[in-house]
Amino acid sequence: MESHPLCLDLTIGYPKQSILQETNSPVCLHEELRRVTEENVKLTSMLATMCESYDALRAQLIDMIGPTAAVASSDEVRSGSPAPAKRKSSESAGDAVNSVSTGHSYKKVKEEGSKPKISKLYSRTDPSDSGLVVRDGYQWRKYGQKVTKDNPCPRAYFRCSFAPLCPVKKKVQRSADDQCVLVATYEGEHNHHQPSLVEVQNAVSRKTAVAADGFGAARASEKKDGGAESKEIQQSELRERLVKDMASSLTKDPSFTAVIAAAISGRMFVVSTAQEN
DNA sequence: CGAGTTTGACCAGCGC
DNA sequence: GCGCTGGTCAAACTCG
Repeated sequence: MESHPLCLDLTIGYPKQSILQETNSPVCLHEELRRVTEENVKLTSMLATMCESYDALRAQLIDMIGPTAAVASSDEVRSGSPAPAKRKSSESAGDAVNSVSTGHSYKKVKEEGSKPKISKLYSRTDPSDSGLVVRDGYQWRKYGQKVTKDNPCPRAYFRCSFAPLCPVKKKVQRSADDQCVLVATYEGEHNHHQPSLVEVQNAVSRKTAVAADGFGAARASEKKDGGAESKEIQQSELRERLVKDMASSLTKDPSFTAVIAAAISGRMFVVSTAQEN
């Protein structure tokens, strides 16, 4: 498949001398503010373009896979089977709206009254790659695998293992139509922020965590030095906090994080992200 | 040795 | 009630 319009060009980013540049005088600050405003306008324009691309792609997808699946790919629904022709005949279009790929498994959740947020992520893989791994920035623990009726490829079940009480589950299965495509179905919402690469590595390896602690301790000792460097340190901390706040506000949006994950991998694309109240 | 994966068994919901 | 199916559990196993 060709590169997807949703895949952001992450090399665009900020100019090297932008927000992180040293600013000592009010004139410099004013200049900095002007530059950041300009960047903001540019980014807004890029976002608009990206949204247009998304709409165009979604329209194409709807054309390709027909009206039933088109419902499944809209933003208002939770999910649907990627192969609607294989759905049980007893399922109406309305049922499809409330079902995960095979329908009745969703009923228990419906009865409980709280509908978890469900989204799907389609990821293209190497034909030679037989694994069921979708890299999306979170850390998952596999707890089961099953061969389902409508697809000869096994379905793998994952739980989010980054936070102990995170309720999010993920099902990964190769598409019955195109076995190069992995379909990841996410159920629920993470009760924690999206882990950074470092955090994932820390969770995977205790050694990495120890190294990170050592780095933190080194920085703490640096703070104690004080003197002429204190102002620089304060500015550095201010910048750090600003970046963290920006990152935090962006990563709170699951759609955004999914798109970023797709962009990073360069091979994924979100087909539907369903938001339910 | 601890964490993650595999895989057969078990359970619950659904249709007949 | 029975069989089918998807989802989950848990013991055994693997790996670093």
